[in-house]
Amino acid sequence: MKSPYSAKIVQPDISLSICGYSKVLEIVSNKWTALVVYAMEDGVIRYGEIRRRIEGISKKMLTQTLRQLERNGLVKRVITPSVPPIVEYSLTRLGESLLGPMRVLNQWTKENYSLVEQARASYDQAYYEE
Amino acid sequence: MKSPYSAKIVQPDISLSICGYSKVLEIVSNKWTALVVYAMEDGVIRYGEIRRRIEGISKKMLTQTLRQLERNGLVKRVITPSVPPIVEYSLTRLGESLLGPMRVLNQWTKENYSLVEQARASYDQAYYEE
DNA sequence: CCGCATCCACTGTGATACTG
DNA sequence: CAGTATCACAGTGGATGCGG
Repeated sequence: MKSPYSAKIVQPDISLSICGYSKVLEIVSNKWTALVVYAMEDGVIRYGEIRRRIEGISKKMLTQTLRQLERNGLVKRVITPSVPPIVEYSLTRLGESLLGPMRVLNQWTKENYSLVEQARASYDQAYYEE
Repeated sequence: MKSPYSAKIVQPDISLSICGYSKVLEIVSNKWTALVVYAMEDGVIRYGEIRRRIEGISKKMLTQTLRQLERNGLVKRVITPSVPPIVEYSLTRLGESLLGPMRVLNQWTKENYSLVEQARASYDQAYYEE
């Protein structure tokens, strides 16, 4: 016989590998990924230019981030083997399709982030001062 | 005199602390956060029940995740000091306001994740086999 | 110009055991 | 029931220097 609590459980489980929330986040939630996507919103852009536009990103992390995005099919890389070489990046169609959802998140931030900061301040005050 | 490239730069820089994309992700991009929010979508829920619903989460991580959400003002915690104690969690209004954007992401996943998986497969094949 | 390799510090995560 | 404490470990991020 089951306990009264188990009867309340509608869905038996939520799994990391199944939840859609988690799957997108797995793709865009690295430290620099969102910024790199943001830098490519306007169209084709060169490696060095991305680097200049994003404050504080190292070559290593930029390369790593771009490779991941490329692997996930969100970014296209075109190499012109001149000397010195030219490497241009742009969003694929799939990458562009992510811009809509990203902008929705961005909008949420604009409207609500100050509330988050307030909440943090009052939480911290309650626990570390008083 | 400026180089021809620098003239292309519309926005001088993109910063982690300013970009809205990054700020939301900072809030929801931990491993379990999205799943916990998802578990609370239906309303008030007890600690133990969340734990039963999410596959593989440890007590430590659940507590840590809930505390962060609470600190950010997305989750409310109500303790009934009986023996044994009852602790109920629910989304705040602010937390609920995040559900819309999250569902948009979820929808994107449903429609596009298979493309991501395809891209990964062909990328990996190109680099590790051939 | 673009990127890789190496080394190191740090943090997020997990396993386990204990408590009011 | 709902946590806290401790330890161990893997992955991520950063600094630097080399290479095509």
